[in-house]
Amino acid sequence: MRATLKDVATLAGVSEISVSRVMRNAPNISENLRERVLTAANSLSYTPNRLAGALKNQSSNLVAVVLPSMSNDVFSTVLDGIEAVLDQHGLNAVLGLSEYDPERELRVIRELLSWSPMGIILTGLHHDKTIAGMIAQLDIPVVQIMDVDGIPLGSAVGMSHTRAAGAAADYLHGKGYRRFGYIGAWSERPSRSRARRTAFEDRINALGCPLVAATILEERSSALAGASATAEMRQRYPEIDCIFYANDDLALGGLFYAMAEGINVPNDLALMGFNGIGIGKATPLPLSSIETPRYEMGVQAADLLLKAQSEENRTVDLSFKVFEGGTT
Amino acid sequence: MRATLKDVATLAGVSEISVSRVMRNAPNISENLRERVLTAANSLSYTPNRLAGALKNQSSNLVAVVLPSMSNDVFSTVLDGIEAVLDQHGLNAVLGLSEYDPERELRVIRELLSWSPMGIILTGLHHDKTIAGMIAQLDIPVVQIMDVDGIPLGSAVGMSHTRAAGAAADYLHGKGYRRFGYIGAWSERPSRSRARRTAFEDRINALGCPLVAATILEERSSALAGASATAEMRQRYPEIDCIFYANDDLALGGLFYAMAEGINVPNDLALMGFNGIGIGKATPLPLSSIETPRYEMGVQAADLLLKAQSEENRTVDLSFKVFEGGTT
DNA sequence: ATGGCAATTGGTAACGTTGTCAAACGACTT
DNA sequence: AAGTCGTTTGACAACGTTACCAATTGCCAT
Repeated sequence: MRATLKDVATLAGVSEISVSRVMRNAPNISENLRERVLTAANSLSYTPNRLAGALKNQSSNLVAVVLPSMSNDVFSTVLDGIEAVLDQHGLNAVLGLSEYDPERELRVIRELLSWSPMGIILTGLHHDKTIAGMIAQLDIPVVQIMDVDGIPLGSAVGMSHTRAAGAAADYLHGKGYRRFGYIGAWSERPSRSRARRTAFEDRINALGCPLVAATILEERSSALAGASATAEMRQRYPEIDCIFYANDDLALGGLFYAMAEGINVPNDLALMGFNGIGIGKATPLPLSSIETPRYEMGVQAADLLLKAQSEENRTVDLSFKVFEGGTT
Repeated sequence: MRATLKDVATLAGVSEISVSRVMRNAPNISENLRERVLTAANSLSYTPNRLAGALKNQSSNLVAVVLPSMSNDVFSTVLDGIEAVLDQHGLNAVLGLSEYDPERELRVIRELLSWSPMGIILTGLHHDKTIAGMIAQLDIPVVQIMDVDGIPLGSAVGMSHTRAAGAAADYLHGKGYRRFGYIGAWSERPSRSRARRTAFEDRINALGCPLVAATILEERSSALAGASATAEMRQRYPEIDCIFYANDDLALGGLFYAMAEGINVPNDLALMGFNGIGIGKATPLPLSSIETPRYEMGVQAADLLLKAQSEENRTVDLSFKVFEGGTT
């Protein structure tokens, strides 16, 4: 059914290997041959079978991409960046989602590696010990994204969540807030959000303002969850003058709650999110947040993967930025 | 470097084919053999090479997924649904993004098909004519998502954007609005948004209320873009009493603008979005919108792909729902 | 003319897996 | 004891491609 090299070769009256060479734009091909092969290939609408090519070559142009979830805007944006670069180089991403489950992550990585990808992109720096070995067997580059606070398997692109949380603490303290609350969700899956919380706590402790209260919801982050958690926290701890959220979704929920209740933001209650998503810039009071380079992270990850074949491993620490909106 | 069937076979003192059978849980394997093979495989940390397997089998467990973009929350949610099902069946998604460019879509599809996927998921019903032929050559199932207003190549899962827009028009007219504006963006890439606009126009025309003004921005949808477009429209056409937006991002921008300006929503200006995203439910005035089954669409698409091998093609028309918030 | 060199083409053998067939082995029936 | 059957194992040949060598050609300098 599907045309193969052989079909094209017989139709064009040349050898299979010549067809192969034409299809791959190999050097030293006469114009005559190239033309005959190309017309034959077109008339059969031949598509090379990359399974065979990759098997023979011992390496594919697939890139394994393992992310925790797609329902988080952060990772879809990262993926967008990854794809932008891969596409330019004719590479294809095979996607795997861990859903924050280490076991599933291990299984998914094993599956993806069985396709002999030319490289692999992982999320975070903490993985099952066996993973390093599996990747080493294939001898392909690894890039770990999101985090740089730790020891990567190969290259890494991300940002220091510890420093970002510290910067938030410094900024908020500098603005005069003293009685802090913290709201997280999804039981702090992404370990990075836990890292941020502890770094935030450490910093405000150091500044002499211990955290008044922290709420870690079990449900996933959402604006609604953020609103109700904020309501509850405010009721139980009315003295809190500033809440730091694990992400902008939660923070926006807090902001909307405050608006609905007529709470004076930021005077009675200041709010700070994390990520700097677009919607936060459009609210009547723009949401203060830490802007993170999510798209850029994807771009750099893919770039690093391509370069890793020649150069040595690198860690790229992308910078974050404190965005001062109207909520602080 | 990487262990193969042969390595495992020699270590275990059996034939390659026996190892293959054990790895695939074939029937009629003695407990003795199975055990010897498994320990050998483990000690070499053997991973089957699916390239070889798929080549031999003429079919892989890859599924090609072609979406327009990842920076749109709609598609990442769909992808989440797709992945949920694929994962359960041990299938892997190879992802391709068209970025709304038909040429790029064609190229991406060609690339993905060269991996002999066991099926392919496409976005929308309108594709280059050559695509049908390419897919037919592989004789694999196709599922087209998002839309059902047209003739699918194989199966389809989606919703009628025409009817959804009509329902929005009916609902808004029923609420007493008469002077409508429309705001879209990204030059109406997703042709579905154009379909919605024309269907909306047709319906309100039929109801005797021609559209007062329509703005189609060139830039991508964002809350900020929605805010400024709303500001402009309101200045030039103060008589408009209701704006229908191409999506919730734009609509939220409109809502935030109205809140900032102290415009009385919905009395002075009513707003209606499209998609029913989470944040719209948490705003002080919840955003009226059309809820679309995005995750479910992904789930059903993957399901259909799996079933398509046995059953005939089907078109699944998922229903939308008018969500009445406080903005209408 | 002859040798040498570059450009162009082809033959063969893999890559690692699995389907097809056949063989070996018991266990049982007659 | 011979035949039958079912289970378990193995040999071999593919799948479609490409790396590695050869072979052919034309062209130039000697």
